[in-house]
Amino acid sequence: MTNICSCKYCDLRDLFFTNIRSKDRETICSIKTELYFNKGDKIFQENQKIETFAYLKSGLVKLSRLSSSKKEQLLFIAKPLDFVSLLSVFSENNYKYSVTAIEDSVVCELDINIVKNLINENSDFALDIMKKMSKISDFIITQSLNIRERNLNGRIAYLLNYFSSQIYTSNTFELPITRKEIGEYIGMSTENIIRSMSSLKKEGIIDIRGKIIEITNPKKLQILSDLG
Amino acid sequence: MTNICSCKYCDLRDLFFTNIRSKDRETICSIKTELYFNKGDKIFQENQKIETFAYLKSGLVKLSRLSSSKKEQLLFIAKPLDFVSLLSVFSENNYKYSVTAIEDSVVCELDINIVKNLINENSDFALDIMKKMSKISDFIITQSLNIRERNLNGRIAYLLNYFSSQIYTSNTFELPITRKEIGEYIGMSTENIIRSMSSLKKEGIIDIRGKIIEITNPKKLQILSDLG
DNA sequence: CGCGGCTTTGATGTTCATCAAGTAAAGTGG
DNA sequence: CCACTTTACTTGATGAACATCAAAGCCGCG
Repeated sequence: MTNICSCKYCDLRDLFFTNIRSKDRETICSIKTELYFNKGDKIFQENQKIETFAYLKSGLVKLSRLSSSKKEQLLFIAKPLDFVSLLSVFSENNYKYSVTAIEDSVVCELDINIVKNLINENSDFALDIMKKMSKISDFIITQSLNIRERNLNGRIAYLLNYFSSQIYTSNTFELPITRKEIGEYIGMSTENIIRSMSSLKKEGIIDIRGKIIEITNPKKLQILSDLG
Repeated sequence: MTNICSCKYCDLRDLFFTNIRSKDRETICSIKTELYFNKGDKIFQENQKIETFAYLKSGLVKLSRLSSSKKEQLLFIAKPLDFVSLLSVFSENNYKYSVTAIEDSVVCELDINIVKNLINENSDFALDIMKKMSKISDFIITQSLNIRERNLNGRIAYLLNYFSSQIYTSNTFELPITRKEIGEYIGMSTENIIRSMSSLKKEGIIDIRGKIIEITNPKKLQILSDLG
């Protein structure tokens, strides 16, 4: 976790802050903190006090929480442009979920009060933030329902499809999480994750080389995802 | 579904619109539509175009969607002060979920563009709305994780406990939904909902008289909810 | 090179869905 | 208001889906 600054050439400047005035943008650039996290680093800890407004600049992170029976539950994998410190930022004082880097990641942080001030002064920005928050929450809820309606094989097919089409936009990718974490994501045991993936391999739908997954028959995978 | 107007004495005026200027409040009162729905009436339909900003004044509603395999999935039961047209309102053009009255309900509706204008003009109001939206989304996500970590009996205990403590604040209440809908809520079959409730009855933890549920041993119910 | 976490496979048992069949309750039309 | 129809509820029996336990190979890392 290092701290450098390259705001001037940041690709996200306009994407994230479309409706912000140029003087505000300069302020943000000068006060923001850019943090580097290695794969596996914890970015925010459940219950920790919220003091910044953070967004993911590059990399990949997971949102998770500890269930009451002390089991990890994974609820979302966020890619750049998805908020990191989303959801509770404006309604809670403490994080309800942990955020962990599952790939080397860069996070930009701003003092939460500065963002609140910007919202106060700039209603276009406020509406922008609301839209982004809505979209993410909606996605989490919808995906959770999508997973819930499927059985083991359907869930695996859905998830591999999601990684391939939404996260990596490629038929070949390296799984960013372990089999155990996949289980925590879709609510199934580690062993059955492996069994289901092995059967996909046997049927010639995917190829597995350790963490590298290649979807050799995307159509069949889609069908399995649809009917599972 | 009838349309009357009693804004002047509405209990929610200040709760909902704390940070709104009194001239705006008058505008809202004059343009809002108050709608009465009977138990079972559909308030909004999945995929229908969003044209209003709506909130629940009294009664109880359920949010649900049709899964890709055409099965109903219930995701939230909203009580007064919870948004009805929440979530997608600012990010989507169409409803992603259906809203149905599960008790006789009164809903107030405002043209969505008027609310957007208010957000534009009044940043305190904007922040209020953001907080409310955050809270609801957060609740839905958290509850879904709470349910997911439990087995059949734990889910039933959790849900009865939720009805009793959060919705009705009473140990005796009338179930607002059918056994089938409970199944759609917690992701279990109707038959097993009944079996689990019957076993709670046999153990003397609850009493069942049709739709009337009385929790006779709240502590035991809590324990079952915690360890399920 | 050895330890711990990740992965894999097989065997066994539990949990839950499904099917079937019947009762109760609630809505509907004459 | 009653016969009729539909929907909701209930119980039991059976089988499928999934968790758990056990054991072994693999891989990365200190």
